[in-house]
Amino acid sequence: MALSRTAVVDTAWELLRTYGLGDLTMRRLARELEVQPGALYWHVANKQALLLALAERMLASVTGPASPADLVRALRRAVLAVRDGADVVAVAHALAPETLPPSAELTARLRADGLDDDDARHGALALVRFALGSVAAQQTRTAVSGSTPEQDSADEKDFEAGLAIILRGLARA
Amino acid sequence: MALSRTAVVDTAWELLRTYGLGDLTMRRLARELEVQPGALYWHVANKQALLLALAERMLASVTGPASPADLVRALRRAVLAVRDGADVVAVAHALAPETLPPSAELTARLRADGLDDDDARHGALALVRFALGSVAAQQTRTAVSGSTPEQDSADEKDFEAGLAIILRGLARA
DNA sequence: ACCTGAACACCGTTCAAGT
DNA sequence: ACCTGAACACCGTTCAAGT
Repeated sequence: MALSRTAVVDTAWELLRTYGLGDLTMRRLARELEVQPGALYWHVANKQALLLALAERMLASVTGPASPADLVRALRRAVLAVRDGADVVAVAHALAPETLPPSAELTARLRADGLDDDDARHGALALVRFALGSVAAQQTRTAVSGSTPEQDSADEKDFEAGLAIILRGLARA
Repeated sequence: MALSRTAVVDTAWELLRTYGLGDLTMRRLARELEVQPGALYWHVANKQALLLALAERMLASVTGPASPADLVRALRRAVLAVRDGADVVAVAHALAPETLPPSAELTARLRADGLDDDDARHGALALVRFALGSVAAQQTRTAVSGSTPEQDSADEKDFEAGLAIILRGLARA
């Protein structure tokens, strides 16, 4: 089968999920696809563009008619499910903070709850940054010292508590 | 002058401030110090340990008898002042989320404002994660598209708005 | 149009051997 | 105790040349 952008991104996705960002190298990816490293550059501009495509895939499902709290929880779960997911999304989120899911949808939901434009935008930003920060911390620690069920549920509790604080602050806007 | 841990960390600090994380390599550092790369490993265990030392130096001054809001602002300024500061601190913060400044001090200040232990801890965590997430986003964008005074002040406004939201949520705890 | 072969300019880390 | 020399096993990216 001939190489294609889809094949490149699909295989990169598998590598990321399975082995993490450290093992997602252009050379490793080429080996997996049984082509020379240079061949990849016909299909993706560079590694950064590839990571952006992966971030989009990761966040594509974080949408739907959910409450702000559930949208943020879905974001957390989606990013947490992919090894080093927070690192990958961080790049994409910094490049396009308002267009990347679920920022737009989250802003809309907060508006529907009665917030004005500015509060809704700032609220969405704060929620997304808090969520990504929480996942980043959890994934980095997991990468260093491994994961235990106790630690996982403690992380979830910390996340829920922070989420409640921010939502409470927004409710009084 | 003989090599020493202090000399290694000092020079790494200069490289980080001036050229950013991408140019802070062990080999580049060795070249700057006019030694062979292997010599560094007598003084620091590995690159991760070096980054941890840099994060500690970056955050050492974020302390003092300030309000929670001012502590978080000081955190933001300290990290923003160093190129790729957020990336460096993220590693350290994930490894030691409660011991790294200003988490402990922030928790204490929130307790003094009348919050119970759990709320204070969660509030400090949410504030630090939000602040680091904000700086990470700003620094990544700056690295990609450069910085303008307009964008910088927009970033500061977004940060202040988010800070206010979280503090408001904490005030109603 | 798409890929190979080969190169360029790098990495972090280890370790025997020297002083 | 501290450093050199040299290696090991890698990186991302480019590009002439082939098909």
